[in-house]
Amino acid sequence: MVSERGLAVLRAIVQDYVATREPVGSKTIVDKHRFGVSAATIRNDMALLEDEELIAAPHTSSGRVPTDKGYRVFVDQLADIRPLSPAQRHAIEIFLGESVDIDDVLTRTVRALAQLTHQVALIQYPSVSRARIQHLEFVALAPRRVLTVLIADTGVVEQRVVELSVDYDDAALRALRDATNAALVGMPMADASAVLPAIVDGFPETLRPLAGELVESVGAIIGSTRQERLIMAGTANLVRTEHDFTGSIFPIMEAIEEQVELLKLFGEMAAEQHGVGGNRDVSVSIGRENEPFGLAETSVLTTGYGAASGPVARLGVLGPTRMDYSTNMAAVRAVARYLSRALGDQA
Amino acid sequence: MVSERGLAVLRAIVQDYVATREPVGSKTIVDKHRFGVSAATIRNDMALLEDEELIAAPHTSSGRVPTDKGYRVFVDQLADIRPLSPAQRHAIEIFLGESVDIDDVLTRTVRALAQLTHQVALIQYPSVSRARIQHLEFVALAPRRVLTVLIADTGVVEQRVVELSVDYDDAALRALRDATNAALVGMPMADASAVLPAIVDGFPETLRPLAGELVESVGAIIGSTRQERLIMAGTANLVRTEHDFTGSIFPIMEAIEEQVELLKLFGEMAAEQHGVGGNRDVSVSIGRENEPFGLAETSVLTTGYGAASGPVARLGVLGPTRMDYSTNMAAVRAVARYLSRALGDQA
DNA sequence: TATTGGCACTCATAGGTATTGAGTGCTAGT
DNA sequence: ACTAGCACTCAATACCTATGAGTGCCAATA
Repeated sequence: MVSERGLAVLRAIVQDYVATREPVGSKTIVDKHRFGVSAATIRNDMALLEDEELIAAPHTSSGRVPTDKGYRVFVDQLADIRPLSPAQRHAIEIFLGESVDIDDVLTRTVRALAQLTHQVALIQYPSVSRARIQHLEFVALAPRRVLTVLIADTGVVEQRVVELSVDYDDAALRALRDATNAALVGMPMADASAVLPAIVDGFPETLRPLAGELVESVGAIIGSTRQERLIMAGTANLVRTEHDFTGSIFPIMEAIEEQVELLKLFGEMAAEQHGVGGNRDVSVSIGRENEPFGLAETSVLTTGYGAASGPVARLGVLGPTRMDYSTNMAAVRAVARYLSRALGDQA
Repeated sequence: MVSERGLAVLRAIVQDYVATREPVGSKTIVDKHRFGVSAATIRNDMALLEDEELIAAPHTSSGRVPTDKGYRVFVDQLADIRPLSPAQRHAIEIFLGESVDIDDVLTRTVRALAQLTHQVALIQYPSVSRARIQHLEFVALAPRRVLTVLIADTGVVEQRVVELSVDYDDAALRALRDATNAALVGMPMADASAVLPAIVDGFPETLRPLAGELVESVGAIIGSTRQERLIMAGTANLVRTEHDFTGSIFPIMEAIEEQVELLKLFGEMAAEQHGVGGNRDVSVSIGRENEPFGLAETSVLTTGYGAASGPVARLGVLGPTRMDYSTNMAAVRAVARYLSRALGDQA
């Protein structure tokens, strides 16, 4: 079993290795951290840690490096999440203060997170399906062509041009708009789909075809995959940390750009909420745990964000397994709070 | 002066170097390309090319590599733009065929271009200010809160939430909508700003405050910088070609992500239209020419796209100076045509 | 005059060997 | 339970020596 001091040694190894990228030796530890014991004692502890597969030696005779399992223990038990400095908080506020549009808010937020962590920052687009409908509009564009606009209470606006097979007039359009709004406003998107057919049935025979096509476009918007998208910033940072990967980072960058695997991972992290160890509102997925997503050797930290009514989606950062978890977890958490507040103001 | 054959040698050097990333020697040239002369003769030609600074030798005794100037001559005089293969054209059509939304069109297009060229693909967002107004809508959201929606004939939809200092009713909103539409529809955005005050003046005293605020929001949308944005794909490809850069690609990736310098470059390339050498509708900016933008050692190929009424914006690719100009120019040109057509269909 | 064969010269690259030193595991002693 | 001491390992470094692709130049040739 690993002793109390053993864990302290693990913490020291993780911190030093993250800071220097050099395998950490027993001498380094006694020099930098004030353990009251000799290097030989530390070596004994390290031998135990190695038995537990929490650390490993790159070659027979070099210092130790944390394993994925070691990082896991560090994150779950040893990392202290120190809050951001006042300067950093101030920087975020200025950064986000000027934004007006929701896309603007998201773009600025993701950039702030990237700059704060020096990693790739990711924000899942606010899920339309989990939000509520605030307003619905049909805009006449041309004969047989209408623009359907759907506004969610998160401030997200979705639109789609509909080509109709039947004619319409403004009165009909207005009537349809009023009826659908009456039926849908305030309703969670997820529940809305079920109500749609009833709306069509409520119209006189003559309007049925038009109503059918327009309402269908609403359903299409709700069911659309737009919400399954990530906004990202700081991909350049992955290049900066290239040496932390054994192979090329090309496949990783490809996977990130492709988004689809990353979104699956986001989904899983949202689902498991990752135990309840302490104040762990930030989920962490480490190294090989991400292999199924083509993201081996990376770690992903995420947390939920949204209005008071509950989380709408997730945001986080991605970087090499060898990263500063303490700082990054703090940044992710703080930025999520700022974004949630900004969205609350908005909606 | 460089002889006819000398230019042919330059072409051979560029092609070989691009293909192999190895400095090209005289022997290689006589082996691969059927010049009817000996290696010694080629060496004489190469000495001349070196005097003209079209090629250079990395070290005293290795093959030659094209200089930026050499690439410039190659692009302006020697590159043959071979059309895409039928398979490639087919791939594009399938790729773009399914898209419905304009954002969807752009996203798919930029991905197609990245995949075709194996470079970073860039599309400048269709400039709102150069397009015409197709429709304008004020959507009532809540007391003192209205959503202004502006639809351009390029299919671009811009929206903004307006907080009002005065109350309104639906009738007033409708009247305003009709009046502004009557005044603005069909007008180029750039000209619209001038007309806005007159619209407000056309309203009775009581509606002036409301009209003023709403019309102002229209002006804000038109003047917004949203159009100054790039959609991009294939940044992973830069990593793949990392060895083509002397230093780290980190600053380059940063510059690309930042977008602002890149947009300046796009602007310049649009302005100069780059001479009239032959069928040069694709502009090329090579290596050190891009240094002021923080993009030394890269080349950028762009061309305009848009409806029949003229170019709306530009698209192109960015990659290391050592790239396959012939193929990439062909791809850029072809994709621009497909996109222009898709936008025409859309609008 | 343009081209070619021949040749000495250069210099990056690859391979081989010796040296160094950080760090370990182990054992015996406190 | 801890520590000092010591033999051992092995990556990293330096240094040396081919090797060979490729050049520039010159004299010979068409």
